[in-house]
Amino acid sequence: MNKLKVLVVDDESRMRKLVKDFLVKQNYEVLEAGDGSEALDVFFANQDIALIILDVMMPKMDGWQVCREIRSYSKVPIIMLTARTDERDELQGFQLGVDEYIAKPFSPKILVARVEAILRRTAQVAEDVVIECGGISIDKAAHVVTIDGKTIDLSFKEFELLTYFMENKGIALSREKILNSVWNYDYFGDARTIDTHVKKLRSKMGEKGDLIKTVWGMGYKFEA
Amino acid sequence: MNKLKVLVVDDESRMRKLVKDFLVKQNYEVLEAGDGSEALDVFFANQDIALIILDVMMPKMDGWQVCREIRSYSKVPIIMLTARTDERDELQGFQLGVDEYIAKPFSPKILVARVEAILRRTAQVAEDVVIECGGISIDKAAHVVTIDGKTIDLSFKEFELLTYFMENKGIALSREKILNSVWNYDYFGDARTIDTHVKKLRSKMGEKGDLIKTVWGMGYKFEA
DNA sequence: TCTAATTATGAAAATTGTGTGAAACTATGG
DNA sequence: CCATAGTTTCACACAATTTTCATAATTAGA
Repeated sequence: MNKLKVLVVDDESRMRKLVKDFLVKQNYEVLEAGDGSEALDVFFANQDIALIILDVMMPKMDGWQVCREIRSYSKVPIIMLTARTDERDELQGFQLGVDEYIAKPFSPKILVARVEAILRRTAQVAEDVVIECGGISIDKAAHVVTIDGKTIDLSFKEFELLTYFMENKGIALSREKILNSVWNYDYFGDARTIDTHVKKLRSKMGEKGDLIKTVWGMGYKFEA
Repeated sequence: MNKLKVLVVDDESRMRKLVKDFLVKQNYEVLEAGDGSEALDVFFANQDIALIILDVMMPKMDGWQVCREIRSYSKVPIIMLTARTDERDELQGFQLGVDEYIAKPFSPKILVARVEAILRRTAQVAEDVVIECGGISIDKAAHVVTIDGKTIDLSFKEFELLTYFMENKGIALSREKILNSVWNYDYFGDARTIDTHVKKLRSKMGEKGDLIKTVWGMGYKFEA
């Protein structure tokens, strides 16, 4: 199977790398560009880019300009990254044919979800909506968790956390890793916050709570 | 980010330069060797070569020979360059563990594309997640140690220590070396502390504890 | 065999990591 | 603005780990 290509345009290489890492993990091929003109070069050199993620704030040529240029040739889906929610910007974006709009800071999960959503709309992306393991099933689409056929009530973070655990079952996850995946990338809070969520998760999961194991001195692990 | 190192081996400097130019443009660091033995020298002098591009036709030691030599020590990806498509050659190549096979003359685009594809493929499987030796297996991802199929419970340091031993099996390790690798480099504690950990490790490992040998006046060694 | 050096061992002390509950803080919808 | 649910912080108790230390056992070499 051919991977879908995503072009990430941002002047900060750190941000590019961050986005890239998550997309690569989801099995996308990621191309990078550090500024507007480079983005155009890369885009026209590759005929099969499936989606573009574009930062608004860039020196030289800003995101809007790049978007305009590309739109005059192509209908490729474009996601805009902006520093904050600004209605005027958003309006301008949709007029230019921006498909989505993500405000920084965003959680990598959100980003990936949006990318998948758009690509599903335009192209075909296989999606595993349901994760099942050890009597626990997660319906990502419905945002519902079922244990032994019984629905349990989880908060947003609890849901995200359990999903992350189950998507990485059998793998010991450090607190840092968990923070970087389930929380926003710029979250610098207390890692102990994870403990609290794990506690609540375990208690809501009843017996099955034992499936979330503590890896002493390291973090946690889900194991059926 | 560090550039990935690619070693280009060809007796024709013109060809080396050609390949090098394209890879440098793609932000790789390129090392060169003009014949087989030089290639081996360069390879072993650099511990972090990410990929080797190897011409088959070379005087003295040909590409197959070089490939064999390197394969006996390393799984580094190898791309072979041959003068024409020759099925016999291709067969031999894959038996030797060649990752790709490019027929001359090739377009530089093809070359670069193959290089990227391979590095992307291997980068994801980069880390050896499971180490196995003498009935002991370490799953670094899950942070789990199994002896003869049975999981044993190790603390964080014990796990690190055993991993270090097994990654250096057959090598006598001084206490200083162990401290520098398993502990932080700025650890100034008692080197005797290692003894204690070795003791606990040995006892937790049961019979297999004997595999950690004492090297008198020096340190320890793992040997299966 | 004897000695000096080195390593093994067990137990106590020091350190570090985790579970937990409560309180503070945030966001959201009336 | 309040009420509510969700999220984060914090501190304390407790548990597990790591380190230290004194003593016993072993080794190498004279």
